[in-house]
Amino acid sequence: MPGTLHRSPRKAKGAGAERREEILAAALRLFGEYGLYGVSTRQIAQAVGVSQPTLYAYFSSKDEIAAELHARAFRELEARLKLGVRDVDTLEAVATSLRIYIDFGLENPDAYRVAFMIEGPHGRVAVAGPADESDVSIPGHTAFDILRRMIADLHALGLGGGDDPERMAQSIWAGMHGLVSLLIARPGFPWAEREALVAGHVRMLAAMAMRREG
Amino acid sequence: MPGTLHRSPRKAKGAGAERREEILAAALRLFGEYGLYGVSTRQIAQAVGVSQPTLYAYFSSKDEIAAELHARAFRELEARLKLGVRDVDTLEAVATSLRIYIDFGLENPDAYRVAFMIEGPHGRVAVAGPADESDVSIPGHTAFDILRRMIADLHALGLGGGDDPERMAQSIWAGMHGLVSLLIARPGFPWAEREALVAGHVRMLAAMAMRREG
DNA sequence: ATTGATAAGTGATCGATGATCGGTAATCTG
DNA sequence: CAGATTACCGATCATCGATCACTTATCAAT
Repeated sequence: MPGTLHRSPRKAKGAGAERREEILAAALRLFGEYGLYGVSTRQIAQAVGVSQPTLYAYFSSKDEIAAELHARAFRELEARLKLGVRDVDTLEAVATSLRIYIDFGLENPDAYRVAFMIEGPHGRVAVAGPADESDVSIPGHTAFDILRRMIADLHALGLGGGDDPERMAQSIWAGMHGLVSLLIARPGFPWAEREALVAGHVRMLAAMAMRREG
Repeated sequence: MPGTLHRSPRKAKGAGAERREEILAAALRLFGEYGLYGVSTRQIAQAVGVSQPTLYAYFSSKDEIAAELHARAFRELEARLKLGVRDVDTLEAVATSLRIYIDFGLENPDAYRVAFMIEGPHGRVAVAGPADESDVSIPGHTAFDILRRMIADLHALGLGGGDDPERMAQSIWAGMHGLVSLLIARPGFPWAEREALVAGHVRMLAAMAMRREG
């Protein structure tokens, strides 16, 4: 019934939001592999199977594609953290919570790279807060806030060596980001065995968060 | 009359290597402010006061300009580390050594960004080793090797909790890079007071490197 | 069925970009 | 003064992100 077109514009299927997803999937894969500036809009279009101007029917710019991937990566990370961060009673429990962040980055290097490591159009990367200013972004639901709250809980238990919890949360975030971003960005470096490296790193960070009196 | 010179091609001065330095200086400033992909070769040329093709008399590509800045940043960092890393007897001494790396990054964000944070032409950043494969790069003279050696010294003194020194050096490098890169990349984030944040972070890393038995 | 509206997509094209080419003025060397 | 070299530029290329006018398919209402 939907006649055979020169090029079928769409299979007369459901909402056109499907193309949007195809574009995002192709862009995520390509950006992760070749970088934001190593991929052209024509390449994305070709991977999807449409012409290049078609992308602009779904996104207003190439940067907007990257921004959407950024926002989704953030939401996915927050969802994982919300589900995974539970007890904070033992060092192993804290370490496990921290590993959720690191494992997310290592298991989704494309998403992590897009979200945290690609320099934006102004040479600056977006703020680590809510994905978009228009986003609901109830304060306290961002990825960093989850970490912040965990540290605050430890602080309330008398742990953390009396350090400012906010400062400690930032320090731990930096520690995690450093390892993830370097492992992703420098695959050619002679890294130590990854599991031991990550485990030791996380244990260091957790130990700082839980140390008794400084 | 095509070919008429409005700008003297050179004041018959010394070696032409001067232009090269002017280009590098302008590129460093612009890359640091607007990012590698936020600056065009025409902008660099205009900042220097020459035409755009002139850049290609001194560099074979835009990436080569960035690569030279990368190499120089590495050499500068290595020089600082070689001069600064001395004693490793007290925790404060180790922390001071680690601060050399962090302070270098924070005091030279343009250079640090170019050297460690800008995604290269292939979406991958260069390896943290010697600047170029053609470079002399006597093994043991890179920035990371200096850190590695310091950790090994501590290990020889029975410190480090029995961890693999190589792994610990990588973990500490990651910890430092994470803080520096986040502070540089996200100036809009509500960071804690910088001095306290850096001092606490460094103390954490130094404490791990010097802990007695784990 | 014909109409009109809308959704979906395309080829042609724009200004800007990184890079190359052939040519020119100035300087140095003999 | 002749030739080679140095330093540089205008013009131009293919490609990039983005915009435009235009076409085709689908569907609701006549």
